[in-house]
Amino acid sequence: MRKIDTRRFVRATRSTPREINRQIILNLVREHQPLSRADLARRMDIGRGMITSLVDELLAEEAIYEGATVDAPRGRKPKMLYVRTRDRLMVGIDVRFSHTFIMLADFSGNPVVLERFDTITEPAALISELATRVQRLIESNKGAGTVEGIGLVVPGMTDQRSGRVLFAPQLGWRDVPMRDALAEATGLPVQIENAPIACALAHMWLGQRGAEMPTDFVYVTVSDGVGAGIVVNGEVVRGAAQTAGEFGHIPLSMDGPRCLCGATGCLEAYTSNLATLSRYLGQELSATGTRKLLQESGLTITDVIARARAGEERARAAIQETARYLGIGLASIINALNPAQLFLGGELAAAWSEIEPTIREAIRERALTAAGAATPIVAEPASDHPRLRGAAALVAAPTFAAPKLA
Amino acid sequence: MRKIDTRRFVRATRSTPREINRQIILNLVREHQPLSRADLARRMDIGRGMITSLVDELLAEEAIYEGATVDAPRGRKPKMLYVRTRDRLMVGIDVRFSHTFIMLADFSGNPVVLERFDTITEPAALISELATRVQRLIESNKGAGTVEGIGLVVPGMTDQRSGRVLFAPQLGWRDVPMRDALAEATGLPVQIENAPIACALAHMWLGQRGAEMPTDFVYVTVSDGVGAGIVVNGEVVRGAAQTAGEFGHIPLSMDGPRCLCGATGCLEAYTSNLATLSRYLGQELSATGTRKLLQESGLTITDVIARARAGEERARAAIQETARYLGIGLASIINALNPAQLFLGGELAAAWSEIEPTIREAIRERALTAAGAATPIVAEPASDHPRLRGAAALVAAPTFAAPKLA
DNA sequence: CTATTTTGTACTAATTACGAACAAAATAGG
DNA sequence: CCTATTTTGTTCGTAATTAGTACAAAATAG
Repeated sequence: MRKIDTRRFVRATRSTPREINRQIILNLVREHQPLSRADLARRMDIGRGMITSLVDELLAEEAIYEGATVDAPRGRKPKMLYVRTRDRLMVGIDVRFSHTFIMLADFSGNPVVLERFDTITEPAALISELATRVQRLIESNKGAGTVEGIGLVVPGMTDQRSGRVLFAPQLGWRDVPMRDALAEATGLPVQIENAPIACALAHMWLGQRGAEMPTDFVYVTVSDGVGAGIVVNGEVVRGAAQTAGEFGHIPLSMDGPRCLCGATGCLEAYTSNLATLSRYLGQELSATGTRKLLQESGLTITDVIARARAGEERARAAIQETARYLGIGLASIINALNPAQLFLGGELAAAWSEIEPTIREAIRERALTAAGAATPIVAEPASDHPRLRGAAALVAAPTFAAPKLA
Repeated sequence: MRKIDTRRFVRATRSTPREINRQIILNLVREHQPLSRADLARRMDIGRGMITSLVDELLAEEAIYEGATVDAPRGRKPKMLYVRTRDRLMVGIDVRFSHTFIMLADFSGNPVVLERFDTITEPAALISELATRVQRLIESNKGAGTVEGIGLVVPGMTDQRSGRVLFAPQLGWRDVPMRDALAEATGLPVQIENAPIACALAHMWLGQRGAEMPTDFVYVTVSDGVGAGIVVNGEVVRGAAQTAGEFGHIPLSMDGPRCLCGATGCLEAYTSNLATLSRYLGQELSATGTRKLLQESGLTITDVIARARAGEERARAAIQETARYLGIGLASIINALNPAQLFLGGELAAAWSEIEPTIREAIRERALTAAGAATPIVAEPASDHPRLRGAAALVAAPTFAAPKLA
């Protein structure tokens, strides 16, 4: 039961039903392909005549295509329909603290080329480097399809409407108009998004290994920071000032370790990679000190996971402690939002088999209901490049989204 | 950008545009009345002809009515339109631990009659008592209008779809099919909802003293428990198992006081009325002990607020400490969801002028962004009967909600 | 009294969903 | 091999609905 916003509603026109049904067909084909026209008519409880007309429209726009006829037990054999994704391309860009990844991929998120270079923190120089690389990618893959847009994922708060990076502490950016700058430099439409939301969008629109695409879930990323992409009713929660999802700063203890945000006892101060590493090193977490030490020692969370696997007790303990705190944090999300599913991303996800029992136990301790405690959690290793898939989703999603109405 | 759920979508028919536009008109009149047909045409950017046709339909159904013509600077004077709410009635029921309130009100939430009786915790007996009272209310107010439904608010988790109370610790209920039982006993359609969500719905649909009706906010209730009604994109967040909104059980300290839920250090264990009272009494919070002591002493949170106002230092300190913890909890909500607005309900709201500075300071300490720290908070005193207004909203809302689509 | 402005209605045209009929393409059974 | 049956996909007439235009109604200004 949704309320109509009487200030920014969208009224229906003569072509509204057509737009809606067209989009439903497109999504049905996308998620259940291959599908025949008759299948669509049955699923939508509509006449086959209507389907023919709408499918013709989608075929003319080359949003879908007709495959071969297929065997059927009796009667005329159906011609199957598929969405066209193979030769619709996009460029995904994932700017991170040390490296920037740039990927050419199709609309299903299947990578064609994946490159990587050292991040340039000066925005103008980064834009220019990106523009050169985007151009090169397009030139050298002309045969593969048309590039329809760029998805840019940054580690920080972004404003969808203005296309600005509001605040990205790792890069030292504040209020940088990245979207328009990159769009101008490349001549392509650019979508910008922060990392956790991008990861959530990837699952929402591109699915995972043939899994069903969920409409109510939270994607939690544990990396240098701890954040979340929240999806409710098939829609991302961005918040009034575009800063929703900062679950990393709910407190676990009011007088716990000092967090980089200035407060104390934040979930992030217990579970970020930095926190786990300083715990492993027996150091106190601090804004400058820890990072410096880490850069000098060259130690990463991945190393600690490896050492824990190799049987080093100190590493194992550091990670298990992180897991326990993370479980308490996840329980809070479960109690607050009762999502149908949780995703866990970030480097720590690689240690899922080791941390799952601890996380589940912590959740059981604090979850209010048995159903909540049983919330499925899927870990996604960083090697799957969820951010880049999210970038692909950014470009592909508008094609498939429900029309804005009422 | 919403994703279409390919399993339970609603496809558009020939009459879909009409339904949408009809509903937009109804809501425009509701929130901006009085409005003329020409006003509607301008606001909707549509021909006046269309408006005439749709308004005629709404007039025929008696959803709206035509008022007197009104002065205009030039030209023909418009006939103003209003929604019909005065003679559309509903019964709101608020079941609480000690008392149950039952109200006859119109579709704007204006009360006609308000009664109160001692809560009967045995479900069947309560249903029978309620049925008698509902019948009596209807009989003795026949002239005032038609009763179109009942809104039932209970202190606990409810399942919207099955109409069952999943768990109401204060009443000792578990899986009680209240909706259907009350519907059968009264012959009226019944809507059931938990308290915080009902309060949120009240603000969403019935507004507050002429204020704008918000579409993105969180209503936090501090009472025997601490809960929240979350509204995102004009829609209530219920969660996968209907248990979203339990913000009372995010931890403030992992090793804080034991909460009635079994965990330790929950926000609720610091800020519920029970927690404030035990702090005032210098007692430790416990499931049975505290409640017993309170019933013997007869002391309520309202008394403590009064004593604090009268200058009693111990009472003042107890409440300020609650305020501080509550502020930390609210900061978590702000960081996690970035709502456009917060509402604070429950008995504690009566002390708003005293607790606001402390709450705001705690929020400033923990909010990640300046915009978040400045989130407007509106306190709603319990004397406004927000639960009963919410019950009214439960019955009235379906009339005004956006049609389900795509 | 007339021109102008504004509101509300009536009528026609264009678009679109709906439903039924039909053509196409296959299998099953005598 | 022919015919009945089943299933798919298209075509076309009908009904519903928006969109646009003309017009009547009701007021003011000069």
